[in-house]
Amino acid sequence: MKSRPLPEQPPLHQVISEKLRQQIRDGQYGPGSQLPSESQLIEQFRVSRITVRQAIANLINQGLVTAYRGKGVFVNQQRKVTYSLSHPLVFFDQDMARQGVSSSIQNLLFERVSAPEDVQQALQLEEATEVYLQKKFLLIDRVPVALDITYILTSLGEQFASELQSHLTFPILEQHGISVCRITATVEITRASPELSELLEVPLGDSLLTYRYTAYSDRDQPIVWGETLSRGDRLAYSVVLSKQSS
Amino acid sequence: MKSRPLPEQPPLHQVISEKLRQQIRDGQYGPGSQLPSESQLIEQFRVSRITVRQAIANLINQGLVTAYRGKGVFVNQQRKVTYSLSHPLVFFDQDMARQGVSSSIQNLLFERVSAPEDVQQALQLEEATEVYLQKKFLLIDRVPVALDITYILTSLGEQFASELQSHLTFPILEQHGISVCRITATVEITRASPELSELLEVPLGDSLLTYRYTAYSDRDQPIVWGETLSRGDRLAYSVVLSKQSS
DNA sequence: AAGTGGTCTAGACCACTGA
DNA sequence: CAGTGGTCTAGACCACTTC
Repeated sequence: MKSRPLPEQPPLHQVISEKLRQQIRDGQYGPGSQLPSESQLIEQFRVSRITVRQAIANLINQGLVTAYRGKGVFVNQQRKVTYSLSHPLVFFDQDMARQGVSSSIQNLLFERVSAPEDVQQALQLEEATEVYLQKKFLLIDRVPVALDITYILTSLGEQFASELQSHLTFPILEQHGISVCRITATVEITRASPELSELLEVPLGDSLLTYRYTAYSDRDQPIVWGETLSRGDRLAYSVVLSKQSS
Repeated sequence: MKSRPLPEQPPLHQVISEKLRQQIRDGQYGPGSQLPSESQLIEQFRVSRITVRQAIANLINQGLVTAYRGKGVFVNQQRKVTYSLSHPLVFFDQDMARQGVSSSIQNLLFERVSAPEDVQQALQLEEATEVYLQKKFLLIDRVPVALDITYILTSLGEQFASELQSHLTFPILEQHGISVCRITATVEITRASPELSELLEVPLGDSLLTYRYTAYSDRDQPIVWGETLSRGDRLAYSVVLSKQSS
């Protein structure tokens, strides 16, 4: 057992995880299907359990599979939904329906709070002004996809309180004649906090696709600041950029 | 040693990695500084080496630290650079200089190839048309940040071959009067292939911020298809969306 | 040579799932 | 109940960095 006369370069666990990765890519293990159990892999590759576990850990970190205690290791679905930033005014549901998936929005929180510092700045508010804070939870095909956090001016929040709790923000404003004429936004990768990790059912510290924006009214006043944290394996953003003036 | 009368809920390795994470966040271990070695952590927490290693693995997967064999474990820099999608026509260097960092572009590849199928579709080409394929490598502060892959129509590629190899694509076209009037793009998270993993110096399968676009000329002809794969810990995109017509 | 992280082994107990 | 993955131990050898 000790004899290892050929010092191959790639470590064992990587050889194993690469082999499995290939088999997954080639469809030998399709989405949703179960990988061989640890004990089977130990026999198959003649290695210790720790080595097998590290191989599987590689695949988990690469987002390819998920392990469930007592059940097994399963290949993840890869299907992604695209959300258009350029036409945020279509109903979310319509957008999703067009892509052939069912979606739902779940209200987690809707309350009046004093604005945190960064929101204060973004919305150009006085010290300690109150705003409405809303947290919404987006599900697609019953799988959690994103958490949306919105801070909205109190006047608007009061006015549309009930609607805000079951729909996306922009369509509501639009329907009531409050037009958003400009949005400044950033897109980046952030890491899942413990709270988000639980909500979105991803490992702690997993990469999230994060969209942050400030929306301005037609009088160029900022009225909404928001942040959408999405599972990177489930959501993509699309955008159309048109040249207006150099 | 065996006595563990209090069955605390979170596993040991998580307790340790969370403790270290807090200390990093609180500045006890600043960016670039070295964490205690494995043997020190073994003593400090009175656990086995495997447990310490798993704790550190957690931090590595969360993108907080990087381990170097023979040297130690070091806290990552967090500094991010923002690239504006709405004004892609400013020189990359200018954009970066404004943010107080030095940047450079390195040409990896520039050659004539027959267009892959997806590029063929995006550029509305006939079967087996040839295009120029360019791969560029972006460094900021001497750290690798992104790989840019561009497919450009042969006529344009020939014309500007020399310039394309040392500059970003859009400014060159713009300077020569070829105006890009519209770009359709998507932003999503993809995973590092072995090639990208080596180039960008990230673990295999690490999350990358991926920007994919098709650029159209003023006659609405697609002229360039491209893809930028960036390190999520180093780059963010910004965009301004203006309402034009509902 | 000493110290670091990387790989690997054999073996143990636990928590959860499903029949 | 058997089978699964999750946690943990003690100990070994290797590759790399630094002195």
